[in-house]
Amino acid sequence: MTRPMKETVKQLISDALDRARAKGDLNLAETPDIIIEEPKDETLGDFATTLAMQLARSEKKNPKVIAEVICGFLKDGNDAIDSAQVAGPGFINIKMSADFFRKRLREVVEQGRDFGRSDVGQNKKVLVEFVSANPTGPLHVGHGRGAAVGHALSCLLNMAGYDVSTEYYINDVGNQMNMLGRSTWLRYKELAGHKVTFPDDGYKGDYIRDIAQQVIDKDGTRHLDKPDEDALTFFRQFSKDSILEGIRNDLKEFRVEFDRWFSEASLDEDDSVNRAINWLRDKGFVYEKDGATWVKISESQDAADRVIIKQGGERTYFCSDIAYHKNKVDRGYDLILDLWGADHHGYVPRMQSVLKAMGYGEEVFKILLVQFVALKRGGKKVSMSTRSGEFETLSDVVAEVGVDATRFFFLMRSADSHLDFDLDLAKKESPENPVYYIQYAHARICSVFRTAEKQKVPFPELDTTDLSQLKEAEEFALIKKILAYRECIEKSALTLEVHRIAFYLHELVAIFHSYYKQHRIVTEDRERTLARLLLLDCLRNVIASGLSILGVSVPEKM
RNA sequence: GCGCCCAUAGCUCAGCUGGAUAGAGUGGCGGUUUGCGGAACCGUAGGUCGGAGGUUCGAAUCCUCUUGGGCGCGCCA
Repeated sequence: MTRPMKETVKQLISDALDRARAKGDLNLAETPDIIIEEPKDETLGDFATTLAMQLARSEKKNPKVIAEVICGFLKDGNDAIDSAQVAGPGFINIKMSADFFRKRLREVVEQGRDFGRSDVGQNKKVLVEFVSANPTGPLHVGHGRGAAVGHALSCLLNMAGYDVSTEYYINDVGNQMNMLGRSTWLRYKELAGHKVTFPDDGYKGDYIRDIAQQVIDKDGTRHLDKPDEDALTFFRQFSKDSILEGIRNDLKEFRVEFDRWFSEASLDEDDSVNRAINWLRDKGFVYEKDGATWVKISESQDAADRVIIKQGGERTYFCSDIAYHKNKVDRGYDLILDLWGADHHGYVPRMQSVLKAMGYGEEVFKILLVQFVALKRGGKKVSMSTRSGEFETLSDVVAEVGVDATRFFFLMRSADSHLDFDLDLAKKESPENPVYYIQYAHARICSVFRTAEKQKVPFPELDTTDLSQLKEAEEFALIKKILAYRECIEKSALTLEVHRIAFYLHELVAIFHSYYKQHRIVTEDRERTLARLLLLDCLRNVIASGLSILGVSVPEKM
């Protein structure tokens, strides 16, 4: 695994600073943090640093003067750097040599499909919990966004050198399960010809009737003869299993799988809940008041203490959640990530407070909020209420738009910003659709290779390919962008922002399309053809790698 | 009432955690093909970064205030 490109540049500058200090041209009481960025205008150079401006105060010199000094030492006996120039108020623009890029490309070829893989994760154990929708109904598009983001994030972290596990937490305990069972039981009676009064807070969706029908198809009406208690137990279990099955299928269809499905009920079975409460009690976080049991967190981030055991002895949802997270902590993760729907943001401080008590501060326990999705059709927003709108479920949207487009649309925006999902646009198999733009590039490259094969051009091998055949400005632009992939992975992983990958791919592919239009790959010039093919093979690997992280398919033909 | 998120081109959004003349896509307008995939490429128009102060060499980015929108504040889950 090689170092990211900017690290190399940083080292070159650092060396230059050392030489400047040794010669007494700069004081440098402290070694500054060197930040490498890209110049606004590409023609200015490949990299830039504002170092001189940052040093101006401590050196008590004009930034321009400092920049000149650094430039002098930078160019000193160095074949990686072509030029280093001062611009504006004290920017240092650095142009790397053609050989520098060719050497780097060579390394990319050697790494093959592993290029981009990083070790910033230091093999840390990380748990990503996402979706975790209650098993009381089918997944809607909001869950779909969470699924896409969570899954892509785990792939990304894996790529960045983390040891990743994924988990879906099933809230299969409590009132909502009772209500679910009751709702199905009532629909069942209804289907059997009985008159029932359906409660206002029951689950009214059509899927409940479907489940009831399943029971009739399977067992007929024999459950009518059971005592209510027994019937409810049956319907509760059956409904939950049926809905969970549906959720699993929807997710599988959406190419999202989990390492573990964690049942809330299991926390009871192994006494985790009591142990978690006792643990908190030992730490002095628990007290009794008004016949209920409270957890004391008002002094940390949350505004008020919260009830964990109600007057009636029943536990709150929060209580189970504490136990669940205690369980996560006990499993020894270095990093715990929760992806929640944005509507739960009010719940964030109390969970953070508890985790903090368990020794997991904000650096190791992170809650990522995934904002809502607004579906649009014909320029108008589709209502997302449970009763209206045919396209509110994930599976309906996937059926209409396709997995690739759906996933890409969920991932092309930062997760914490509201998303307008334009169904008409996502459905188009045409230029306006950004998914195809990237996939098309991959298919196009594959097509070029097919052409090369037809013309008996051998697959380019590193030993037999002369990379100095790559001379065009567009080729260097492409190489530069390919080389930036590794940094993109690291940056995205560290900031937990998957949408950067989508943007990167779009930019990468744009350079390719432009290059392709201007320069022919397969020509009579065999040497040059091989060099260009090798470049395209690297590009193809990066596109495939990036799309795989996003969970978007990588077509060889379209 | 208190708290969180958002506001950038007609529309949808980026903006690398304070840097150079604020960028893409889409839509508008005008172009590009006897050659590897035109699902592509090139050009052009489009902006008081919601508003007002402040911090400094420098602010879309940080602080305060303000306006408009989304959401949350249960012994619900």
